[in-house]
Amino acid sequence: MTDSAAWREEVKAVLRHEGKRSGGAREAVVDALAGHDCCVSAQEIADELRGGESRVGLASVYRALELLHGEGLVQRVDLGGGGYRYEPILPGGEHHHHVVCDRCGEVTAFEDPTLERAIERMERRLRRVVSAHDVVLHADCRRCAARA
Amino acid sequence: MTDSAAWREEVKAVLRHEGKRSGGAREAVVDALAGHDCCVSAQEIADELRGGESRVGLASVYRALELLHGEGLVQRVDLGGGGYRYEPILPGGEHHHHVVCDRCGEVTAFEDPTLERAIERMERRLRRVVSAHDVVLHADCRRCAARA
DNA sequence: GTTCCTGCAAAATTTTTGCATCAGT
DNA sequence: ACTGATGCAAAAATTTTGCAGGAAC
Repeated sequence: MTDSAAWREEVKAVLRHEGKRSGGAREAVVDALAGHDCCVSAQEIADELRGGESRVGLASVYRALELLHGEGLVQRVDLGGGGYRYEPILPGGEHHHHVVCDRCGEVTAFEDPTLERAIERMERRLRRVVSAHDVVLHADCRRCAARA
Repeated sequence: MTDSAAWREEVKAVLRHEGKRSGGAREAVVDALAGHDCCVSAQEIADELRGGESRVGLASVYRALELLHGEGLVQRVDLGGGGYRYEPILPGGEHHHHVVCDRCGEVTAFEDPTLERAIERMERRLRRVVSAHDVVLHADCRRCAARA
């Protein structure tokens, strides 16, 4: 089973355990999230769902994302640009960070175990329960760098 | 001379070099930024300035911040909550990162040279020019953790 | 049948832009 | 005087909330 399929199962299990009903919009949002490698915005999810046959309201997308975030199932990522992006917190525990191009908004992901360890050490030193962390690098993407 | 005083001087020099005029609002914003240890929001700056005798418009605060950010003199920080915060990029080069309480929005700062080195190593590995980086930890502050 | 979910529309929040006026050079 | 800077107000963009109708259990 792929990580995203496992994640989808976990989401369903958690929501059922919480007594949440499984309406169409919420499942559609979960499926859309599971189908992406990296973070997506609420608007992108809504557009994707509206592209299909469903009639999902933007508000329902936000409500689903907020619920999933509250349950610790999705991470809300701030990349600048005045909006949020969301991505699944996969059960394997691996996660990545982001490089954003400030010119065109392109987002790419990277992983770095050394950086991860440094952050974990820092979190222990804080003596506070850290629920999540973000690292965002700002750099021109290759296309914008070439054009400049 | 303190770091923030040096920063204020650098800002004035850069703006003069760019042929920017020195109007009241811009200087007021620079002074307000220099008077803070950590990041502040545009609204906070405007409130602070309006508390005094001046009549500074919120739009002017945003325009000043945008200009300073474009010149690489202030860092725009995303801490979630649907807004930006801004802080001076001090000439000493030292900078800190942030811990945000997702319940009450409290922001505290921390420094970690080890983490800094890990990020620099990562940036070199990317082979792209990284103009800035942010690390944001999400953790309940002590008050909210005690209340929960 | 009851309760939660959903979609639409309106509101709230944050940031940007237009424009007439004022100030710095 | 000329040009850029400023304040106010309106607009734009994003997220949240209210509410009536519908679906899940």
